[in-house]
Amino acid sequence: MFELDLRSRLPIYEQLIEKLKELIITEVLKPDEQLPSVRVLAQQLTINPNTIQKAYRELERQGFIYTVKGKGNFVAPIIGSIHQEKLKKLKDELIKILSEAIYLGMNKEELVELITHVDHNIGGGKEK
Amino acid sequence: MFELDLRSRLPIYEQLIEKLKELIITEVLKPDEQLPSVRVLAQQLTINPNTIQKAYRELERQGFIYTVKGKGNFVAPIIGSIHQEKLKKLKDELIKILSEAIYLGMNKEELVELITHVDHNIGGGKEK
Amino acid sequence: MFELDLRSRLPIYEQLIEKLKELIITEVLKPDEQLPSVRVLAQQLTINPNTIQKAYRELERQGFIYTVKGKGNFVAPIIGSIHQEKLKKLKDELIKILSEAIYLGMNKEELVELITHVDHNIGGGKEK
Amino acid sequence: MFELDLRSRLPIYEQLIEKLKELIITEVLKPDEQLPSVRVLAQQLTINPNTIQKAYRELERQGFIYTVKGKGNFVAPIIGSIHQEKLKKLKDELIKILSEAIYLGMNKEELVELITHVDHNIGGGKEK
DNA sequence: GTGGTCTAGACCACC
DNA sequence: GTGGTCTAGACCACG
Repeated sequence: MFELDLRSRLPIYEQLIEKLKELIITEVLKPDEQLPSVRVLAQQLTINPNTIQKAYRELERQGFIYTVKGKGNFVAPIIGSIHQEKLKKLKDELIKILSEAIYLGMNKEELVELITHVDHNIGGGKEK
Repeated sequence: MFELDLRSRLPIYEQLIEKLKELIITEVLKPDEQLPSVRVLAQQLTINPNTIQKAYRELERQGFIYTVKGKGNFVAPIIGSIHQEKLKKLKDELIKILSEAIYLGMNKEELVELITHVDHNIGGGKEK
Repeated sequence: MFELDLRSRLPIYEQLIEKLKELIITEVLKPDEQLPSVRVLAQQLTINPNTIQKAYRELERQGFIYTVKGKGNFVAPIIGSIHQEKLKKLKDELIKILSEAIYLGMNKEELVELITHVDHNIGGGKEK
Repeated sequence: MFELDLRSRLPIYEQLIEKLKELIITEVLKPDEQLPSVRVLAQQLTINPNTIQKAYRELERQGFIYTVKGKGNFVAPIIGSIHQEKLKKLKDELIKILSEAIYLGMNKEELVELITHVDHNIGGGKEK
């Protein structure tokens, strides 16, 4: 389903949250679809079930999923603001890196070209 | 000079790195200008000198400042030849983030506008 | 495990780095093997945990070990693709030292013999 | 005459010692030749005269130069053992780097080829 | 004065 | 248990 980086400085449960958020936002996981059970996912990823739990609880708290006792966890209907929040973060990160690149001598034209290139490649293959 | 958020989950030394990078990139701190000494800055920010040290060392490793023992820390001038390798890494990172941004719905026009904005703030100089 | 010279002008943490590198290179410590924890090693060597930390972080930066938070530090397996850049730097360094050695009178035969010797000690395995 | 790296982690006076040793060993500075005066050299290198003094004293202590009061500092007649000592250090350094290179996958043949290449280039242009 | 290293001891998040 | 961060205070070498 996806990969985790055990060596990363980000805690595993946060990586999980990010990955799941992405799958939900991009609607790979559709609204009201059931998520894999804690145990199953833990086994697949060979990590501790507690870690999955923690991620699921946090996702529930943030409104991305909802839990039905005795049934499992399900994707919550999407809320537009989610996009917004995620995009805001990406923008901030972009600004930082762009600043550094320009400082080191890259010019606007090169950057625009880079964007065009990336845009074209993504447009070609919609499926991630 | 600037403020730190001691409560933040980002370590203090990383906040320092970010802030100082920004001052260097926007050329508020000019090449070869001396940075405040470890002790002085520590006193100003009321944090431990070791924490400043950690930030300064990392900035040196990243090529933003250089250290002269017994003298102090100084803003590194940008030398094209040295930074080509770094630019390559930045480009890779940019591509990754750009891809994600486009995938989540940002369009080329918005990105170009963002670049223009950042470019103006750095190229223009003081405006921040 | 090994000894440190607290009086040496080389900082303790650098001695540590050298020793650990050697153990890794000679494969006394095998890939993915766990290193002693920061605290345990500190106690064994009767030095401060922070000093061990410093050494471990540098070894991680150099790609010799990797860290899993909450788990420990482990010997990094060698992955060709990642290390090509590092090999290039090593080569440059080698050329510099070789030039100096030849300039000061060492001849090609002596150098080849040296290589053979080193190659045998590492390739052969345990012999040190 | 030569350059110093103020940013280096090696103290300036040690860099001076190394450079002068090299000039003496390679007989660019001939036995009994007069060295530049402390003041002149300090001015040329734009560093503190005390630093030059320190280097000259250490070189005298090590037997590389001798001082005649009121006259100046002079190159001491060479002693063979100097070469030996220097070569020993180089060899140690070589062993370390070779070990690392081999660990990262370079094989003996590549290294021998590298030596041949360096050897050939040096042989062609004797003057450094 | 400057940075570099080190200790002792503390608190945190993660697993 | 693990590593990561931080403080307070010390000593050193360097210029």
